[in-house]
Amino acid sequence: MPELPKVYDPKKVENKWYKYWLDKKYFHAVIDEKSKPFTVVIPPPNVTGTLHVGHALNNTLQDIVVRKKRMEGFVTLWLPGTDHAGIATQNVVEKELAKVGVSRHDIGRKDFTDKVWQWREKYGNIIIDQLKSLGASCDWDRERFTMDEAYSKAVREVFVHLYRNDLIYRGYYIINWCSRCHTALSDIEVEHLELKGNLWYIKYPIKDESSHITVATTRPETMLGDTAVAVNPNDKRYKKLIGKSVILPLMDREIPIIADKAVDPSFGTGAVKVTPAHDPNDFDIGKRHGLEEINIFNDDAKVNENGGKYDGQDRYQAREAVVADLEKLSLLEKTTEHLHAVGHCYRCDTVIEPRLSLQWFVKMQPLAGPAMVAVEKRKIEFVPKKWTKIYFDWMENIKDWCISRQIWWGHQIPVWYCQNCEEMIVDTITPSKCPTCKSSELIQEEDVLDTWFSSALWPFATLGWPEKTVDLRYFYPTSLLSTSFDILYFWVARMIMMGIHFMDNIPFDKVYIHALIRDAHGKKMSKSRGNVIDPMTIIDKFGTDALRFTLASLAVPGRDVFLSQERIEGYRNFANKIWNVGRFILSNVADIKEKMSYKKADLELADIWILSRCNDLIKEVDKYSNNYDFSKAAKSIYNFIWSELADWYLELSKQRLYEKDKKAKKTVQAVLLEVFDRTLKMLHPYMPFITEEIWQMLPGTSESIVVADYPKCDDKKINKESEKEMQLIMDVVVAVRSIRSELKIAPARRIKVILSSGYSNYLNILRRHKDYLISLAKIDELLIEKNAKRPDYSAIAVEHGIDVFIPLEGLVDAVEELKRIKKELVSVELELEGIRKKLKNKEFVSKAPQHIVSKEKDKEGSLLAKLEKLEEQQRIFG
RNA sequence: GGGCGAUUAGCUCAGUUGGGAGAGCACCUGCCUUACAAGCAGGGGGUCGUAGGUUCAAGCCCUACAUCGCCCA
Repeated sequence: MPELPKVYDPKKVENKWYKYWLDKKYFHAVIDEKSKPFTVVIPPPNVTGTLHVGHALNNTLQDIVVRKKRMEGFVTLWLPGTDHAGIATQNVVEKELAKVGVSRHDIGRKDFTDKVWQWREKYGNIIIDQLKSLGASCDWDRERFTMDEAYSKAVREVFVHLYRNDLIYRGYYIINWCSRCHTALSDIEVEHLELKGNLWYIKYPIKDESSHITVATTRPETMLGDTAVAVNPNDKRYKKLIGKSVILPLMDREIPIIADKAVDPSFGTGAVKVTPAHDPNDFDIGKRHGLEEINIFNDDAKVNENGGKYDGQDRYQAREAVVADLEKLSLLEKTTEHLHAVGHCYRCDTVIEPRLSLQWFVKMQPLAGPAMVAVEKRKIEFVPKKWTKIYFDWMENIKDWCISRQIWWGHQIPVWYCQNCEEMIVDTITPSKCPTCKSSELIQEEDVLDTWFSSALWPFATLGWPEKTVDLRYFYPTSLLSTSFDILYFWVARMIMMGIHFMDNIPFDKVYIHALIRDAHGKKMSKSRGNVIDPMTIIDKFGTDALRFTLASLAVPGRDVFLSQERIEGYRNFANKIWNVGRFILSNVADIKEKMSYKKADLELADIWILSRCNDLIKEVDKYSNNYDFSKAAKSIYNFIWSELADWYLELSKQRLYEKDKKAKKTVQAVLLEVFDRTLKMLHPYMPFITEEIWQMLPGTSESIVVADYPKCDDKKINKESEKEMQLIMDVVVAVRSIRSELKIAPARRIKVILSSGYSNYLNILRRHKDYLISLAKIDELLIEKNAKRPDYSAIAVEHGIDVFIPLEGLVDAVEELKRIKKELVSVELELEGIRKKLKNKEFVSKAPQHIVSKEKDKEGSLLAKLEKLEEQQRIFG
């Protein structure tokens, strides 16, 4: 065997194994009717993008689940793919074009979408390659894209079905308009930010009177479209004015003063201006009172011809101009500072303009009902549970979904308008002529569908729906959806609704909501904020396994986290630790070619202990995995490998490995191999590359750890008694080491140690494993005696009722030992004081459970004994 | 304005029916001990946000407040 380098180099390993796994088709799910499937559909990343830490986290977690299930023998399908991401992708390509001074309108719809397709071909695969670098074990033969031909068919099918069932309609409503993206957005695509603004108090002169009514507004420019002033019907201040009119300043338009319960008398002056075409509340008021709806903005949020002399001004210019003009007319009563939530486009951060326009909507309530029932009846469970409430909150107050977008990149709505007779045709197949007038002059609806409309179909459209495919029958419903909470409404809720509606079955059993990785300031990472950490840089620097393990250990349910360089470095070191455990074991089993076994009778304490701990670990990791507690599972494995296997067992194994006794050597080799094999398998889902690299070198392993059997806990190997014995030995060793270190006894110096106790069972354990103590504590002479006499001039420690004496003659100054003893005394006295206080409390003794009281008494006893010993020591050295 | 979450060591965070305050990193001391200095051994460091309450006993349960963050309007 070639000598392995001291330091693990992920670069030499990762690509090699990923390619091997693909060649062997381990990730390709082959349907087997006799086995149970385990299915996960990937949350499809946008084709615009590159992998960010959020993707890295989510896909690492999915891969951990999927790899474990695969090893456990499920037919495991992790279906990958990408999303066309309408607005986001269109924006990116538009920006590219803008660099050469071209707008999409210059080249037209056809050429533009061709360009986006080209862009997608070129850049769309970056993220796929990055997922591969991350080690994602996706079935790439089943990769899907939300604008694939088959997928588009599914989208049309869904649209037409919903339309024919009166669940899709078209109408004029107030929608959220992004003047930069030039499109309508759904309510949830608007992000509300608290901004400091002003509240302007404007006097509206009352017609034919010398008085006025003052309205307060945060958006004075919209007064150009005002068609009423409204007050609360119960507001005594304004009762007399209801039914009168005001002359709208600047526009000289006569508009009524109306009463509407929606007006909050405590806001501003209690009188508000009503602009039905530019405010959702005003729109409702307008409908109730039959008010005119005057749209004063064009697509760019510039004032249009309805805005009188402000025609052509940008909304903010118009605001300034309007305020200035009002001031000149002495109609501005006052201006106060005002904090209010302003809607921003979630794609480009532009301030949203509420705007009246003709759009397509999905009626949500009928779809939401069954989707809520599915969660109520726990057919679908959220992990962590707290998201259930958030899901219900939204679903209960759900509003209709605006699905039409005035962009070019996406699924064009399957609706055609006859130019001859105004017939509207809604169909899955492109019609050639109008069914009413037979005209062939048909024009397709220009709008495309919201990206999330197609994403909502992902769990079944990717498996072939509406065709009745074998995949769909076998793999649907999927087992787990792992995602971030920020798309709970956008995506998860809608998938549940669509899945139930079209498949008559939930799309997944479990929804795992992972933490959001934020930056140092607690902000979401996003490209527009420029605060993203590039996982590829981290992979390059520390290796994929280190990144994955870091992300897994950060994945505490229900808590947001952020990534730090030190943390990743720590887990890079862990990878190196594993590597060196591997080097140690491999170099000591060089003579072994095949799988080994050991006889139970040949095992000694250390073997029984490590086997027991290993099986404890299997149980623990299983428990945590079932709860999706990746952090605890990862940390358990980490602690086992580092603090038990490496720190203790490897050290103890050396005795027999370097010894001549062949049987003993074979036994310890076999135990090492068994424990390491199982540990590597448990770790494989977390650190796929290094585990494969090492596992392949172990004797007697098969073709790949990817398809090896996942370890099962063997209860017979769990031995709590041996764990306790081993703990005793470790504690005594630490006690000796501690004295050595504090008294500055040179590490290489072998010393004499005397162990004494009244407990013969403890002494017997220590006697049986004298060798362990001698080698681990660097002892050259070890005496173990019942009630041994304290040797003159020696250091003392008390552990589990065992006195540890270290003769110091010729080693240490008495002053050092005295210092140490005093420190120890302080802590023992402190602890004893606390316990005595408790035990003196009659209520504690009478009311606390018996076992607690006796525990405290025991503790008092052993502390007292320890105290006596230490005081004696203090006298001698003092 | 409504809701949710957080507040524990210098930093990042664990702490699962209330009964011994923990880890990693950082820090200090000593070690190149034939797997690993990306390491080994040992060590220091916390009024568990504040104020009350329940209890024999509170980091944990209850109430109020403070600060921070998020979601919704």
